[in-house]
Amino acid sequence: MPPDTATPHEPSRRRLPPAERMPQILEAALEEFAARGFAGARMAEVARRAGIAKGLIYHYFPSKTALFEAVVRDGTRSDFEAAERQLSQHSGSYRALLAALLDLGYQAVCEDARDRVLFRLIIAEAEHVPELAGFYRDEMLARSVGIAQRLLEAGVAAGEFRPEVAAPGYAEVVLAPVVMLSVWRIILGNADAPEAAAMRAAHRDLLLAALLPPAG
Amino acid sequence: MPPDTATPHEPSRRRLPPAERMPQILEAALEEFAARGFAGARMAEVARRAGIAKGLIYHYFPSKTALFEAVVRDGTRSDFEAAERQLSQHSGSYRALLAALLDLGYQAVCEDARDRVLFRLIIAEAEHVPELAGFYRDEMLARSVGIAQRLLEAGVAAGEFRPEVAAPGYAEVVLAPVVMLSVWRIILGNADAPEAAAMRAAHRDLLLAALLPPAG
Amino acid sequence: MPPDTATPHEPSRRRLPPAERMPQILEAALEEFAARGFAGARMAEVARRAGIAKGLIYHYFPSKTALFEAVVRDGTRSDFEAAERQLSQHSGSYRALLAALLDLGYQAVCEDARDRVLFRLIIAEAEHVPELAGFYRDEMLARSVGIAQRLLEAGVAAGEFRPEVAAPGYAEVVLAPVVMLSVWRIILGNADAPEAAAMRAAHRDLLLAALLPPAG
Amino acid sequence: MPPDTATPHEPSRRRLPPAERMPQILEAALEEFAARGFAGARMAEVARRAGIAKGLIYHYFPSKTALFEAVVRDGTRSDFEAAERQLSQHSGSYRALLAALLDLGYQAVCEDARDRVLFRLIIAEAEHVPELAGFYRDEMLARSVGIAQRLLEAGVAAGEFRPEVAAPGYAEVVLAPVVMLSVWRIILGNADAPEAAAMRAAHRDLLLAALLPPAG
DNA sequence: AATGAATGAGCATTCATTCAT
DNA sequence: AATGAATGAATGCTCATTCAT
Repeated sequence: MPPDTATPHEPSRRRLPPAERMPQILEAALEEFAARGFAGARMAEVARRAGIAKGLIYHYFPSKTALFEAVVRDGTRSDFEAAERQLSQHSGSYRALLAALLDLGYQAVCEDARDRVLFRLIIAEAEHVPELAGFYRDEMLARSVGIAQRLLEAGVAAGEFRPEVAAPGYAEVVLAPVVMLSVWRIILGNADAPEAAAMRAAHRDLLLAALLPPAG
Repeated sequence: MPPDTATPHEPSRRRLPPAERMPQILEAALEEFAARGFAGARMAEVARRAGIAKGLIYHYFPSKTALFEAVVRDGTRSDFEAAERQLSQHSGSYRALLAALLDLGYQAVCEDARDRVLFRLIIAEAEHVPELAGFYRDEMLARSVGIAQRLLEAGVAAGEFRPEVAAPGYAEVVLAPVVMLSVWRIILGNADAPEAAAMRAAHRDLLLAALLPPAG
Repeated sequence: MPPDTATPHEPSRRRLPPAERMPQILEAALEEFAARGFAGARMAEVARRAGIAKGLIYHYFPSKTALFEAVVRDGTRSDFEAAERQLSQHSGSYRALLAALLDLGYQAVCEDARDRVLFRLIIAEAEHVPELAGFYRDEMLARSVGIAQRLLEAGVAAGEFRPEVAAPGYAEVVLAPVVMLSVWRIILGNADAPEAAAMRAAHRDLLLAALLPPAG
Repeated sequence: MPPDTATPHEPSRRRLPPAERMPQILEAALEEFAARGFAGARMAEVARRAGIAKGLIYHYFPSKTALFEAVVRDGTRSDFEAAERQLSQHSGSYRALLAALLDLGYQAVCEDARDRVLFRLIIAEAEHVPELAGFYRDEMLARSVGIAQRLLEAGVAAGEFRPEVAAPGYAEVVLAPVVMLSVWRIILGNADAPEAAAMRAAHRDLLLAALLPPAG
C-alpha cells in the first residue's frame, strides 16, 4: 500500500469545542476505514488525516471499535431523501416516474459518493460488526426497496403496470441492477466496471417492457 | 473477536507430500481470510486450523500476501461450467433455457458455497490486492456476462426475443439481480436477505415479459 | 553467547525530550552492535541497555538498519581534529612534527577508545552496509592519509625530507603501522597484540631514517 | 542483500564418502560465513552452495558453531610457506631478499585470495570465538612477524642493515603496511582501497632507505 | 548416506492504548 | 483540550535443528 497521500486537515493546533472536533475525526476515520478496512486502519493515520495528535482521538472515542461504530452511525445521512421526495410529490405517469427514479439512481452511483465508501465497509465488515448489517438492512435496503415497492404499487393502482408486479420479490429485482452497478464499481473501479449509460438505457427499456400490461 | 474455535485438522505430525499439504493450508487459509479479512487474518491461526506449525506455511508460501493470492487463484474452480454446458448443449426454446439458467443461478447462490466467501474477500480486498479485481473481472464477471449475452443473442437470432435486447448493457441488467442477491446474503446473512424464491419468480416473470416481442 | 549483563540504564520511565533520549539509544545501540555485530544484535537488548521499551526505539529510528547507520554517523566525532590542528599550527622542524603526530596516533590507539569499537563494526559490516565503506573512506582513511600527505609535502618543501617521499603511496605506508596496531588490538585484545611502545619507537626510528636526505 | 548468485556445486545426489563431502561443505561454509558473518550465515545457504540438502550438514557437524570452528581450523593452509622457503633458501644480498619478499606479500594481497575472506571473519568474530584470535596470533601474525624478524636479523648479521633494526617492534612496523593494505581492501574493496603498486614502491623505497647503514 | 518436510524458539516490527507534560 | 513520548502485546517471518522417509 502506497504511503497514502490523502490531504490532512490544516494543522489546527487550536483548542476546538467537541462539536467541531468530532466531525473532523469522524470524517478522517471514515476515509481511513474505507481505505484499509477495520483491521487495517491505523489510529495514527486517522489522527494524521484529521490533523491532530493520536492521543486526542481518545478524548472523544474510548477505542478503535467505538470510533468505528460512531463512523457507521454518522453515515446515516441519506441520499434516499431525494427519491422519497420525488415519489411523494409526483404527478404524471408512473412510467415517467420510473424513468426519473432510475436516472436518479444511476446518477447517485456515478457520483464519487461517500456512500460507496460506506457501502464497501459494510460489505467487508458486516460479519464482524452486527450493527453494520442492521444499519444496511434498515437504512439502505429497506428504504430503497420501499421506494421501489411503492412505485410499483402506485403504478398498478393507476392501471399503468401489470397487477402481478406488486407481489413480493419484484421490487428487489427492479432495483438490483442499480445497486449491483455500485458493487461492480467498488470492485473494479469506475473505469473497468460495466458502462453506466448502457446499463441505464437497457434497464429502462427492460422495465418498461416488463411492467406494462400486454395490451400496452 | 473471540479466539475462533473452528475445528483444527487432526494433529497430523506426519510428513506429507506437498500435493497433500498445500490443499490443507489453502483450505485453512480460505477459512481464516474469510473470517477475518486479509489484514485481520493471522498466520498462526491459519497454521492452527491446518494442524501444522506456523513455520511450515512459509515452506510453501513466501508471505501472507502470496498465500492470499494462492487462495484466490485456487478458488477458480468454476460454477460457471454447468451454465456454459447447458448453453452450448441446448435444444429447445430460449425462453425455457432462460428459465433454466436462472434456476441454476439462484440455486448456486443458495447453496452454502465457498464461492460467496471468496466473493466477499474480493469485494473487501480488491482495492488493496489489484490481482483480485482482475481475477473477478476476467473469471467471474466476464464469464457470467458472456453467458447472458450469448443467450440473448441466440434468442434474438431465433426470433424469440426482441432484437434490441442484444445491445450492450442488457446482459448486465439481466443477470444483476442474481448477483445482487448473493451480495445481500453476504451482508445480511441468508435469513435477513431478500427471499430467494420470491426474487427468482419475479425475476423470471419480468424477464420473460421484457424480452418477448410485443406480439407475444 | 550469554545473555549479556551489561549495565542497563536506570529504569527511567519518565518522558524525556528527544534530544536526551536519542543519545541514550545511540549509546546503547553502539554497545550492542559492538558486542554482537549487526546481524547478531537484538533490538530488545538495545532497549534493555537503554532502559526503555522495545517499541520506543521505533519512535526514533524506523528500522534496525537505520539505527545502525545513525550509530555510525554519530561516531564521527573525530580524533583527527587534534592532529589537523597540530599540523596547521606547527612551527619548528618537520622531524619534530612527525614524531609528535606519531605519538598522538599511538596514544589514540592505546586509549580505550570507542573508536575502535566503531572500527571493528566498519570492518565487519562494510560489505553489507555500503554506507559504512564510504564513511570509512571519506571520514577516516582520507583524513588520515591527508594529514600524512601534507606533513610529507611540507617536509619536502622545507628541505627536511627527500623529495621522492611526497609521491603517491608514501603517505599510506607511513601511517599504516599505527592503523594496523589498532586492528591487531581489535583482533587480539590489548594484551596479546604487539607492544605499542616498541612499535612506536621502531616506527619513529625507521621513518626518520627513511625520510631524511642521505646527506643527513 | 542480493539473492546471492554464488555458484552452487553440481547437484551431486550421489552418496559420497565423508572424505569427499566434508571439503565441499567446508568450502561452502567458508564462503557463506565470509559473506554474512557468523550470525548472518544461514545453514540452508551453506547447503545450497555445497549442492546438498540442509539435513546432510548435520551428519558431519553437530551445530552451526561446530561448523564454524571446523571452517576456521581448516583454513590453516598457509601462504607463508613460499615466504619461509625463500627465506631459508636464500643466497644473495638481503636487500634483494627484502624486495622479493615484499613483492611476494603484495602479490598475495592482490590475488583474490581466500585468505582475505578468512581474515575478515577473524576480525569480525574474534571477540566471540576466542579460538579465532588464537589462530590468528599463532598461524598468521607470529609467522609473518617471524619471517620479517629473521630477515632483519640476518641482514644485520650480514652487515647490510643497521644493528638497531633487529630490536623488538621493527618487524611489526616493517610488515604492517602490507597487512594494512589487505584490511583496506577488505573494507573498501579492491577498487577503492589505496593503490597496491604505489604502496609497494613506496614501501620498498622507504625500507631500503631506513634499514641501510648511513654510510650506505 | 541423503532428503526436505516439519518444528518451535526467537527476532524485527507494528500499533492500539496510556499518560506525563 | 492537546500533544506525542512511552508501553507492551501481538504478529509476520526466519532459521537452526530434528526426523520420517
